[in-house]
Amino acid sequence: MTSNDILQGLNEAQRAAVVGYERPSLIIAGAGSGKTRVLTSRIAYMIAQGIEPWSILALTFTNKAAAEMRTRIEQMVGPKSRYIRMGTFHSVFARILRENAERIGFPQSFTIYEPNDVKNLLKTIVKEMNLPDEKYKPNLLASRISYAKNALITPGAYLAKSIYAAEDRQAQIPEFGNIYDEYCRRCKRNGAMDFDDLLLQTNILLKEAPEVLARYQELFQYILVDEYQDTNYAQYIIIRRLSQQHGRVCVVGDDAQSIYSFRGAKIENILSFQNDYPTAEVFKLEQNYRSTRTIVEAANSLIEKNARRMKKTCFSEGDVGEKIRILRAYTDREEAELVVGDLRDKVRQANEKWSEAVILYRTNNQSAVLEDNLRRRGIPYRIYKGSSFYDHKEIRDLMGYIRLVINPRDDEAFKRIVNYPARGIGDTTVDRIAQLAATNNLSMWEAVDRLVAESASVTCPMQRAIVRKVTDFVQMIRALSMAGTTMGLYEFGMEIAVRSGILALYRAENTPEAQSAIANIEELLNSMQEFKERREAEIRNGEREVGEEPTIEEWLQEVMLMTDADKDDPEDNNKVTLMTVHSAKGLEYKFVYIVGLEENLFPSQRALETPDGLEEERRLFYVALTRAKCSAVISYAEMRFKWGNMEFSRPSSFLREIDPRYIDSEVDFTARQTRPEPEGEQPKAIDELRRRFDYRFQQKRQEEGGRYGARPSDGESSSARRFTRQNDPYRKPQSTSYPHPKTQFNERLERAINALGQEQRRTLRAIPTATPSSASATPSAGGYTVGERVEHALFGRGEIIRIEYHNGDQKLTVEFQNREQKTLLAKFAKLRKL
DNA sequence: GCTTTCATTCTTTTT
DNA sequence: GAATGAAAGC
Repeated sequence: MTSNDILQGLNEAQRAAVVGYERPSLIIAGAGSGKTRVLTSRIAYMIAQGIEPWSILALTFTNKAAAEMRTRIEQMVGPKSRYIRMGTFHSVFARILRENAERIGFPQSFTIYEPNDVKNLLKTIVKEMNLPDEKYKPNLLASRISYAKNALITPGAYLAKSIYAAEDRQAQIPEFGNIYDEYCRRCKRNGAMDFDDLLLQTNILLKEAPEVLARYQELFQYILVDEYQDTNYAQYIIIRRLSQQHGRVCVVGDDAQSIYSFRGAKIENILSFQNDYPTAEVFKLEQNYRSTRTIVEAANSLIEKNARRMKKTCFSEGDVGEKIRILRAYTDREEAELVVGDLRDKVRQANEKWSEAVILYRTNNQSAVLEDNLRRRGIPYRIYKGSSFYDHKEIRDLMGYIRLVINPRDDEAFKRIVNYPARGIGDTTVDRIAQLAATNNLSMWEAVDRLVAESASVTCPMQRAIVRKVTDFVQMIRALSMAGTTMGLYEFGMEIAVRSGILALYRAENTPEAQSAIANIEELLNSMQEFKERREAEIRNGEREVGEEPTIEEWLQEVMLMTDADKDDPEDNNKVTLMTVHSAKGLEYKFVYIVGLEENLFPSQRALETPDGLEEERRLFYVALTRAKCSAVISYAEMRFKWGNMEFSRPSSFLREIDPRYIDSEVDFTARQTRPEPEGEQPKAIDELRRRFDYRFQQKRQEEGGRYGARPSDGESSSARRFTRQNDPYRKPQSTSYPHPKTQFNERLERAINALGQEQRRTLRAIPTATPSSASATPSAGGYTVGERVEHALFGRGEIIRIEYHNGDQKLTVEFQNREQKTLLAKFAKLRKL
């Protein structure tokens, strides 16, 4: 495309914003105003004008947004676009940090601590400092540390300022400063960075290594930042530093959509951009191309209630469209019923795909009832959740091994896996190792290493047997680390899964959970394969140097910084989307449902405590509304489950803030609902409401022709539900469970097992393969009789003492030689008849 | 040293 | 209601 082609079809304001790339620019982009289009066009235009793609740094809010932008730019200017440095702040600077880690005292192989690691480390520190853990809560400490880091306050600076100490005394955590200090020391000792470090350490690097700063200042001649209203101080300073010389910064954002103050985002950044860059040109994109007039005007009427905003008038020239509807429900369950019912009718009537509909909520836990309802009706859905990757235990365990192999100083990984699968290294031993490490200021790995070396001497503080076990562990990790240098990525992953014993553990267990765990592990390995293939393709296309072969370090980094939203699965389309309002930022749907519009939920209770908080909630609601292209439906419930018991709620004040002109509602949500009676009366009121609700619910179900089945309560389904929910973020329908036949999971697994020592092999081999692709290879499932003698790979010989039938399979109770009784499914047990 | 049972906390929102 | 953590039993 030529420069002119790129400008085609843009409105005047958009065009001006695209062309003015030589000067600092502030693009105020209202919701649906074609912001992404302007950004991509601007970059494409620059390239078309002869600017080198590698001199462009484009920072986005999610990896997905970056990937989409890259695709669109590529469509305009071709493969050159691949050289643009583009991604989230975190992923772009993680790469830069890795290249320069040694300059600031981190190993090049530093690992990234996920929030869980952070909490565990904090717990350890609190314990070691002998502080009361009921005051020093890991979550509180973590968020305070995060806050400090995002404000670029180092432990030294923190301890030096008496205001902070005073604040901490007030909060009854006077030792916080020291905890923060120790936390940072530990991270450094462990060669680990948390998410916030990726920004803080980048700043430290740019400050302490002038030659590095100069290099990137030189390299990144043009800097573009998306969602600028949600950048925090640390990000702001990074941009300032990098652009110091040339000042060619383009920021895009909408102050009305600033919703991340909880993680340090400063709306001031966008409000005062013109002060920071006095020569900046300001572009306002005010025409909304996404939504109906009703939606845009309703959203305007809401956001007007905010005091702090930039002046702009958003308008739509589209259809008037339908009014916003408000649904009232008695309980959260009924809310789900009403919303999903409405959604279904809507989608069917419009003859649209399920993927055109989204259900938005304030908090993640609201998804459960909705899921339940969708599942019962058989409507396909997909849930976006923050960080599904670490949610699975088996993934975290496997990652623990990978992390330790990459960076043996990673104590959090060490602690997680040193005795998993169980190998007789108990808490006492681990504590002792930790102590040894602490007194010598070493990581646990280094401590163990030294211990093993000295184990022959008399001074060794541990028993022989334990030293033996620890030595075995050390050797296993060493062997794995060696394997990493010779094997392909997938084989290496497989090697870890096999050698660690994790795979064997799950294969020995004949439960659906175990099978799903194996499927997840397979999925993880697949992602390695994908990563590798993608990399190799890039090298083939000349986008990367030949030396840049894919490594496990890079894969790990990518995976750690990836969120659920980034995983765009094209085969996973045509599903209703469920997500929080926060994760809906930047997305659009034809039919939007916003649930839980209740006081203390949306706006949230915490937010009501500060005036700024309320304004931010209002912006959040604004974001939710403006996701809608055609229609928006809002709902609330009068009662809701909270902490396991029913609580009353009132309709959100936000409902009253939308100009009633745009609302179509039979219910009167403006009237203040009568508050529940004094304490003692509450149960009665709940009973009454429940009765009404249950009646309505039953009736509905009958109208639908009893399609949900005869079971009225969900008591029985709870176990099933737990299973499904546990696996949901990952699980795919059975048919698409193996999207990568080319990875040949089972064949490669066999190969890995074959390479093992004989002893291990015997155990592993005999354990059934739980994946369907090899199910055919399973010998005689069923056909057992009571009294028959059988042999099991793990439990040895035994006798069948009872047989039950379970979904057509035989469920065998076997008494083994050691008198132990086990219940096994014939299909999976892979017993040998004697 | 490992496994099971009970108590406690938890809810914003995410890179 | 669910997940995590401590205590108690094996």
